[in-house]
Amino acid sequence: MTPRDISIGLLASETGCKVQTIRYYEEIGLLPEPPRTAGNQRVYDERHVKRLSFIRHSRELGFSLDAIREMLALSDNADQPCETVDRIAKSHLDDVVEKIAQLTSLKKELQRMVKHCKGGRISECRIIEVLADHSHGHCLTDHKV
Amino acid sequence: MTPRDISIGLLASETGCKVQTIRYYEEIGLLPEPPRTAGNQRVYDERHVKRLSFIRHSRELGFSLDAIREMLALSDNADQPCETVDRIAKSHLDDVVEKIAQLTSLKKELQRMVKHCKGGRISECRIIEVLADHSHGHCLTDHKV
DNA sequence: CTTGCACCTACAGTGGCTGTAGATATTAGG
DNA sequence: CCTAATATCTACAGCCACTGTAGGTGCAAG
Repeated sequence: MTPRDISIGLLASETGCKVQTIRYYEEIGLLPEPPRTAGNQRVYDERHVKRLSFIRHSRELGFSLDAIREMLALSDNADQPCETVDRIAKSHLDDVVEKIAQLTSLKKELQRMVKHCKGGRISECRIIEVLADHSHGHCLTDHKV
Repeated sequence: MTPRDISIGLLASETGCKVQTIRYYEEIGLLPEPPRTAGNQRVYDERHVKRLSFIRHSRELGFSLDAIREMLALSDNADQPCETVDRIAKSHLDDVVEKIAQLTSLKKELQRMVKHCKGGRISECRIIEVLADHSHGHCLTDHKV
């Protein structure tokens, strides 16, 4: 029939995706339900490999499943303008940039904390102190969560 | 009795923590069960405010509830050396640093993607292309997830 | 005394999987 | 052809750190 029929395990190892995750993607409608063998086992083909690779790579780049769902829908309409895809990617990029800023300010605060710890007793530990009493001064970085 | 008895709502507004979250922390044993009024409502005092502030600030710094649980246990033993606290904080700092590195490499890849999108049709969209076909070349950044 | 808000318990849902149990299918070796 | 090992099947529970909901009770002000 199709040039190459593969089992779910093979699809998993080709895409670096766990078998359960593939079934999960099918359940939430990200992957189409594949045909089955007489014994009820899923049979995939090249198109599934492509679609799942798209999903996996998008996930590695941190896109949400909802964003991926939207991009997949768009990628099926080759004639449509790619504004929406561009918007999704840019918005995600903004999120990433903001997250980096947050983490960087976090890093500074943690570094200050750790630096001040002289390795003595809990009672004189700067880390505990800072955690217990954020309100008192030395708050350089106002990071929002 | 105690200098200042406060309700759960007041504790919430003083610490910037939602009421449900306070009850959740109690449920998982992070906050001690407070005494109740005759009508079964929780009554807190200054010690609860302090403990919850410690938790909230630690959470803002991204510590896990397990790490916080451990640090709280340690902070009750003023005589113990603060090695463990130091280790937890340093390990968390390491995580944050690694996360920043990951996100930075992600940012670069997203920026490259977005830059190449000329705003045409889906069929010629670089973003879709890159997502669909990660394997082909131009992979500067090998970020591990 | 009533109105309205704060509080109570118990439980379901979020995202994105991951792991488990117990049953069936397939495949490789003898 | 038979068996044993592996792969797959379904259905469901669990992870983290909450958040939200439904349906009921407590309490203070007017």
